[in-house]
Amino acid sequence: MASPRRFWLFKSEPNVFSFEDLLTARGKRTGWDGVRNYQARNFLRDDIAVGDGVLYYHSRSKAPSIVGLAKVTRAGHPDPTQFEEGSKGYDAGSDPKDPRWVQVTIQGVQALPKPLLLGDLKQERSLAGMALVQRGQRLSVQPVSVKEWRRVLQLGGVADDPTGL
DNA sequence: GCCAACGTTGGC
DNA sequence: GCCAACGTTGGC
Repeated sequence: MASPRRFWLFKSEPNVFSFEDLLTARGKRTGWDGVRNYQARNFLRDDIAVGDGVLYYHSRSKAPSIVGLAKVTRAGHPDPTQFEEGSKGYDAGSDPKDPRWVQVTIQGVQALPKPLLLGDLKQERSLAGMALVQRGQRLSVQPVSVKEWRRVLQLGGVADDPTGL
């Protein structure tokens, strides 16, 4: 029996890689590279599985918001940018035989009919426990509970979970 | 652009 | 192992 699906929130700066960029990428897929935080790395390496659902969040924008849905199509594997000298993600201390940084592959599914602004999410009593709305949190890969996932889809105008199979 | 919050680094 | 200094995140 397969393990139950899990749910996540991934942050991206839209001027770097937006949800629109994901939907127009080849196969609507991308390697989620560049994560250089150990806690986030551990989620990518140990917990995120094929089929998991992803809330796509735009950070550092004029309108910080959850804008779309994606799903995981490949589990954790080495982030190639850690070995690319001159790239922003280059890490001279990472051993190719035992890579320090991990990425997953995600595929865009659909934009939210009603994007959810951070400010509005903070007003939602039902989402008060969500990591995203906690003060001072800055983790770029966050776990999302099934209740939070369902509520976000409901608020975002998504009738049926299109990432489910 | 400011700055609070947080993670990492490195001297001791 | 402590903790000050520094770098980064990300809302505002």
